[in-house]
Amino acid sequence: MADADPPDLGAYTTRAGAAAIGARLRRLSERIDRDAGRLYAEIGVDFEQRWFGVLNLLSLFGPLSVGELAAALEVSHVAVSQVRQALTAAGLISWEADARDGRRRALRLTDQGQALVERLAPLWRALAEAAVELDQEAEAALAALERLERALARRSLLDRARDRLAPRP
Amino acid sequence: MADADPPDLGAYTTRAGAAAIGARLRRLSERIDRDAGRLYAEIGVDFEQRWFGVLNLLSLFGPLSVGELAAALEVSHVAVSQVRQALTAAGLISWEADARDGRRRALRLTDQGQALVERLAPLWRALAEAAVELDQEAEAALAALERLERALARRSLLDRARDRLAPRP
DNA sequence: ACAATATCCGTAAGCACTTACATTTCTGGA
DNA sequence: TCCAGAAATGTAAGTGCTTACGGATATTGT
Repeated sequence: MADADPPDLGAYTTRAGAAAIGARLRRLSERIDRDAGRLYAEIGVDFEQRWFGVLNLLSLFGPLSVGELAAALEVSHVAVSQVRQALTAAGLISWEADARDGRRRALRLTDQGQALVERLAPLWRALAEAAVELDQEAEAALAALERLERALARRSLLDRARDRLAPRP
Repeated sequence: MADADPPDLGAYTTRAGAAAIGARLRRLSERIDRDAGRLYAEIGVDFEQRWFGVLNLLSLFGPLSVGELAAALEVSHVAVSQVRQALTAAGLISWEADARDGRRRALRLTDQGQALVERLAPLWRALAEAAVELDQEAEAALAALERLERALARRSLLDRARDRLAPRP
């Protein structure tokens, strides 16, 4: 027997879209990360998607400090520090104090790390190509994202909303 | 004195865009949620952005079950359950067992909850308007997001990437 | 009528970040 | 020279989700 017909909630996310955009973005990002994770599991490699940024940068640019990595990835230094811990435990990177500045620690791929990068390269290529395909199918969604980021950088959502509550003199 | 010039990492996020898209989406969503949170704090209301979906739906559609809310918001029932706990503790909703189905619990706005919804309505309107402005400035970024969601629904990133590793016969 | 199964919801634990704060090291001016 | 402050990094705790799993209630087949 049909339930006392529930209200039409289907269109809610779309309708509330503006305010709920944050949640939608998070869901999307989680879905993407999870898919990448499954791909690693399927080919039997012990790797987590959140390691990607650090490992890829180290393989592209050589040894880098925590701060440099954080700046390039646009995350907090703490996030990098945590990834560093995991990567060190996995034996993929080494972690020596910088000779010229005792505060810094240079992260560097180990041989094992280098080997893993090479093993994962085709996967990363496949993911990148799939993302390009997806982007084309979605008619330049990435470019739209960049425009959104730039618009937010010009003026934050907070400032924009605040003005509408108490308009500027 | 300038450091031994660090490699040009500035463009990294853009260049690795495809693979790093998940991380970018998350950052965006966090920024937006944080801004909304600051707005609540500024006007001295004790409210968290993650409560928005549930509270708004209850105010629009009346009492709903955990499952209905989860489906409408497209999150897990656990997420709704956690919000329910917080909202109950804050005295904003009540939470009675459904008479016709002992498994279900109907969430319902209390008077206090109703009052808060009315107090927050202008804020939500301001946020929604700011988001529309942002969207226009970013030339329909939201529509692009929707296209991306639909493209992913048609075929997951996982499937697309997998095919590129071992092409279909 | 009643067991097998499905559904609804809860708790526990994990994840990938964050902010807040502490520690160590460097740097620049009195 | 030495000390106040800045910078790089670390640890702890919090956030808002998730998956994994368990318990209670409803439904379905025989």
